[in-house]
Amino acid sequence: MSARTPEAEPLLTPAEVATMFRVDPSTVTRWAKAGKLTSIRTLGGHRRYRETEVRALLAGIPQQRSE
Amino acid sequence: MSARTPEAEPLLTPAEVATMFRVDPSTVTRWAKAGKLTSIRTLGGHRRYRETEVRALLAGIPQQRSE
DNA sequence: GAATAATCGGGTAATTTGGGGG
DNA sequence: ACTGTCCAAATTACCCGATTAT
Repeated sequence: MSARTPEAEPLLTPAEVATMFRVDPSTVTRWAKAGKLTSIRTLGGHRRYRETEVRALLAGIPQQRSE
Repeated sequence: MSARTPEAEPLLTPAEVATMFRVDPSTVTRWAKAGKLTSIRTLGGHRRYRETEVRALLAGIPQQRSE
């Protein structure tokens, strides 16, 4: 193992977010397209979501969206 | 006096890059083969990746193509 | 040199994407 | 307005045995 571990923020797959919200994965995609959810893209175009943001939304904490 | 520090740019292992993107290590290998990610090879043939490039890609900053 | 973990390849399932329509 | 479903194409995940890293 390398001595240094780069800090990486935990990300979730579309399926994981869908399971947590009890919705279809395509619905999560719509949320991302609508800007309701921050999405990070893999180099192949697949979306990943911030775990902290998802948990906050699940907890009912209103998020602040710039623009 | 302290010894000199060789100029070494920080490199990441396939597993580290995979964790940061929340993908399988084999996917990172695929990106390297596709030329989407610069890869440096160890003498044994294992790949290492530039931390600065990985971070930039994660941040969504489009990189220039060397070609 | 030995032991364990990680990364190589390849091949095959499973997931995701985007658009369209109910 | 919001969601679930259908489709094909693209991308990713998991499997293996062999090689490399520590």
